[in-house]
Amino acid sequence: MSRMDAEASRAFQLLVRFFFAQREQLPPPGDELELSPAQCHVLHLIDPDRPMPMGRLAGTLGCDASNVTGLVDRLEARALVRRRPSADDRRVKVIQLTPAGSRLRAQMLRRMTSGSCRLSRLSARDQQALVRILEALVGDQ
Amino acid sequence: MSRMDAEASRAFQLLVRFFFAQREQLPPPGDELELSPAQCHVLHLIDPDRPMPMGRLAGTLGCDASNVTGLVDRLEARALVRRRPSADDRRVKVIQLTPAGSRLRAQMLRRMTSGSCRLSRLSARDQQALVRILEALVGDQ
DNA sequence: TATTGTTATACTCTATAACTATA
DNA sequence: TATAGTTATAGAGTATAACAATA
Repeated sequence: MSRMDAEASRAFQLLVRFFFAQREQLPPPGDELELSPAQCHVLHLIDPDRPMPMGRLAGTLGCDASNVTGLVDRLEARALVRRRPSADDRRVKVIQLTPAGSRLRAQMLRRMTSGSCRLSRLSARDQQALVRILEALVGDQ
Repeated sequence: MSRMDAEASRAFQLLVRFFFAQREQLPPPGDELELSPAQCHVLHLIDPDRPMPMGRLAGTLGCDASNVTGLVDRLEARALVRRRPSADDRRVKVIQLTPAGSRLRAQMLRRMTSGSCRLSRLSARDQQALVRILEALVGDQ
């Protein structure tokens, strides 16, 4: 393995480990928030001011469209999101946060980035470097 | 939201997005590798030279012990790992990669860090910075 | 008594294939 | 014909609770 591949491999391993480790900060079952990791991520990805078509949600999550149907079903059953018909294309359904969903999203973000969380313990400098590198990595959109 | 919280929040969002995006590089269903994401991560976490007790695996994955039983069952059914009794404590079972598991792990790592992958497109400098920051984040073990 | 791992159970996540409605 | 989303189905991931073996 070349020098660079070794770094990439190490970085990848750390990213995976971080992802699993941070799940401990998700609302635990029984909590008033009570969201599965996937549901958290959906809520996380939908900007309150920018409703998202289901297809794009599937693309961003990297999963099949049929999967999004179920995810949105469960969120809609809890009145956290709404399906709205698109004005342009009547096949498309746009997912929009409800006020309750918007509040829950804000609450979740606060918890995940509160002072006690791992990310907040990084120096401001490192946080900025991390954001810059990750933006290059995912192709900021 | 304070300045620092905003960075942390952005970093978190990017980490989640990266994690989902990189799943595209996992072996797709039907591939000769044919591993689920969770199975990939287990294989990834077990160093061929350092067998791991099931309990520690559960801790590292951040999931319940009962879940690890099923994961290891499926990997063992494919002869990728072996359960071995611990010498010290007869309650403990230690998970060890088989030669086939070890080969598959190496193949998977090669693929995930091959020249075409996102991580390898970062500059060497950024890769090193990323590793350093992530190590601080997860508490290098 | 406490701990490690398993089993039983229930729910969520996920993909594939077939379908409907729209383009 | 092609595309967006749904449904049916099957398998994998996940947690809880109860359990067996061991400490």
